[in-house]
Amino acid sequence: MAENATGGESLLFLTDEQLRKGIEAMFFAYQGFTADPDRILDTLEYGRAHHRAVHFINRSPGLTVSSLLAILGVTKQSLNRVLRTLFEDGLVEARVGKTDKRERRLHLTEKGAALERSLSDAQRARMRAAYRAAGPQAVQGFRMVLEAMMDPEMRRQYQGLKENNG
Amino acid sequence: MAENATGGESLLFLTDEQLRKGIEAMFFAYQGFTADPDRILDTLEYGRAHHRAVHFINRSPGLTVSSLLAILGVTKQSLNRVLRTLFEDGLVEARVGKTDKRERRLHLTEKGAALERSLSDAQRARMRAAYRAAGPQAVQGFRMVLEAMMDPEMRRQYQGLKENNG
DNA sequence: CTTGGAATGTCAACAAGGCTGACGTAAATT
DNA sequence: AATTTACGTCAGCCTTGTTGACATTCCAAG
Repeated sequence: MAENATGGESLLFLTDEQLRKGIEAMFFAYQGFTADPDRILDTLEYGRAHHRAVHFINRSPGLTVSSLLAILGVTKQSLNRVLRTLFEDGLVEARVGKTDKRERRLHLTEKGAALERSLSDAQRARMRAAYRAAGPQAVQGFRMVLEAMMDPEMRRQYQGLKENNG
Repeated sequence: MAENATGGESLLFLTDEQLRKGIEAMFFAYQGFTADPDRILDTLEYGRAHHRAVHFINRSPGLTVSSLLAILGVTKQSLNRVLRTLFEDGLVEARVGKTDKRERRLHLTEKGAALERSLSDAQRARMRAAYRAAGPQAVQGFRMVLEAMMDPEMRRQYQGLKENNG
């Protein structure tokens, strides 16, 4: 820690080797990040795409299809395939927009909320363990680097979700 | 680190909301992380799977197929499809193992190395920008959290790559 | 020296989840 | 009245993952 603050060392973190390790860390960590939910989803005949939809609908109840599209960054055809099964299975329901009747505002049913909790419990447990292992200082750095890595459009989406405190 | 020892603050950063923001940060950042290489790959009729193979072959020249399999965490059939096109296109070559002739040790050709550089330049540029924006302190935290998030098996793979200094 | 297992490749079939393109409908906007 | 927006849908394609079965070559151990 101390060496980092001193001028000479401060560029060391931008060496090719450091950058490559960062790239690899992202790769391996993302595997871990998705591993637990994936296992649950497998047993239920769902996939990662369902998880994402359910996550963001839970996060912003009543959001429209086009908002969700913007968040996920996929085509409407792709999203629709997923949403259709979620409707059919009674995990998500769509309510016609009040002011604009073309909109379909998405909500989780109780069943959908239960799945969301199950997935999110697993994922948060891992995140909590990682945070705990690394400490609060590290968590802040983690968030800063990730945020800086996002495309500007996606950063806006990210910051628009609930409190962006922290 | 010091605050971590003190009781009061140490629970604050582990609220559900903090954990959810961390999860979302991973999601959005990973999109950015892959965006630049993906654009290059698209124009060349390759995909993310090719990128990964090329990356790790460059990283550990002469590694065997089974090692690569372990690193990537996919099936041999899946990897083989990718390796075959890389052989055919003259990006990767396999040399029979010296001591164990069953092994095929993988190496990039000059052409393969050129592709690797092109992909890795793009990806490192983004990583560098993010590191620079966040600062050395943050980078260290970033790496610590990611490492703690990995599955143990994958953490071993990660740490086995070149220097694990940092 | 034979035999079992390891390292690798290959064929076939399938699924998830991306994509494009084209078309349709209802509601809002101009 | 005409256009645009929000959404859905059909059809087809691609990449990349999966399982299962089978063949080859070679190392290593009995």
